[in-house]
Amino acid sequence: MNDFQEMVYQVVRLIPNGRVTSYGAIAKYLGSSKSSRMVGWTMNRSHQQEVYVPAHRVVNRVGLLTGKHFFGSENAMADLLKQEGVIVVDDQIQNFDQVFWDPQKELGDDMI
DNA sequence: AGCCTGACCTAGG
DNA sequence: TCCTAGGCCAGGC
Repeated sequence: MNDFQEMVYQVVRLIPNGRVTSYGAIAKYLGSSKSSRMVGWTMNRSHQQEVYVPAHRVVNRVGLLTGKHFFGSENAMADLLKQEGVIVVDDQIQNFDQVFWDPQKELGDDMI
C-alpha cells in the first residue's frame, strides 16, 4: 500500500457523518489535483480495507453517486447516505453545496 | 512491451 | 453552453 492510497483513506475517514466530499477535492487536498482519477481507483479497493472507510461519502463533483455499483445492492450507497440525513434523489445528492465537505477548507493544509 | 480502461476534473474552443 | 482533449497511473489482457 503506497502513501497516496493511505492518505486517501485517512481523509475519507475524517468526513463527518452526514457530509460528503468529491474525488477531486481529496486529490487537491493531497497536493495532486490532477489525480482525481486515482482517488476513484483507490476507493475501489476501500472495501477490502480492514479499517472501515466510509466510501459512500465520496461522490463526484456535482453530487452524483457514480460509485454505487461497487456497493452490495443497487441502492446501498444511497441508503447509507439517507441514514445519515443526506437527501438523495435519482442518485443525485440534494442541496449538495450545503452537504459538501471540503477537506482543504475544514482541515487546512497542515496534513500534507 | 503496448493498448485499453476506469468510483474524475479542468481548460480551451 | 456543449464538446473535446489531456493529465493521472494501476491493472488486465
